[in-house]
Amino acid sequence: MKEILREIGAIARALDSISNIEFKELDLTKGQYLYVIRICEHPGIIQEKVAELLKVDRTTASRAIQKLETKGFIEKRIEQGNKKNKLLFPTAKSMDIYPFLKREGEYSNARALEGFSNEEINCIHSLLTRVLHNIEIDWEEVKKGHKRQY
Amino acid sequence: MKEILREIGAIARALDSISNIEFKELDLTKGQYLYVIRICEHPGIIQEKVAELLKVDRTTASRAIQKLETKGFIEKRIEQGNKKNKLLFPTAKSMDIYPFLKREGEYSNARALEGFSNEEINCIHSLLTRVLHNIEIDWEEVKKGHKRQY
DNA sequence: AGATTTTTGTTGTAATTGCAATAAAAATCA
DNA sequence: TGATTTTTATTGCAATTACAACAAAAATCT
Repeated sequence: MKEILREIGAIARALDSISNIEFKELDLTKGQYLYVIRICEHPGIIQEKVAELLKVDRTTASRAIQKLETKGFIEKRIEQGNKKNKLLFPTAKSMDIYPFLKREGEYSNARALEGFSNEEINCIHSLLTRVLHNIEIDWEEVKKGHKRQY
Repeated sequence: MKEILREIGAIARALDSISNIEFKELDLTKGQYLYVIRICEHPGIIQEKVAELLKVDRTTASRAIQKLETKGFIEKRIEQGNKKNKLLFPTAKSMDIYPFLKREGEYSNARALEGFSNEEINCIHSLLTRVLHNIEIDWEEVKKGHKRQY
């Protein structure tokens, strides 16, 4: 069967590396842009869900969001009638840089898809969505300690 | 334009996370499996090329390979007539685990592509190869300090 | 209601990751 | 050939990343 994992890994690392370099001028360190974007787009989301969206460890998200709060990018609020969940909201500081983050992402996306027809773009999008769905299952299982047989 | 970066990022993190968990029993820590696989498949490759293949920073590759040498997975040799390049070779220890690493990768690949027709597999493979090629250019430019306009 | 399980969150520890800065060998140029 | 540039590799920081282990609130079960 044809291999797609290596390509995906290399593409992801390259794009992440580019973004990290480009967002350093915003005082965002490695990986932090991911959280800012998600929280801007899902105000009131909880940490657990952010980790799930991004496919990062819960403790990684915890520490990243802690830093973002300290730096004034994010605000944690406690919901009425629920003392466990901490709702995450972007501050003005985040909302100010959000358009820039968005534009960079769109530019990278356009660069990645350069030379693609509309049909091809729709195709790769839908295939990747299916891959993500397929792999989500194993990720959650393995994280929980389940052993895969191969 | 449809977005594919987030899917790629999430898929890559999920798969990497799975592999890291599954390879801990081989005494491989985070990310090390990538280097072992590449060096097994390209005996005599130099560090710089490994970093380029994987799209990681040169210094990251340097330290990862150092650790792998200390742990006995990799051997560095100096080429006759060239005192700069350090050629990388897998040791027996690496070659022994290589089939397992390969099998895990193939299994993840099969899981990721579950429900895909042969035609779809060929399609996503070829599209991803083109994306990687597109993005390679920007990665190298940005790493060198070039600023992208967007 | 009370016991159990699940969800959400944090810290301890140990490791990778990567930008700067540095060095030395090799390749290119004039 | 000698000077300059490029390639390859390393170390000093400073930061993220994530497995364990823990805690507490919420949800579920009986």
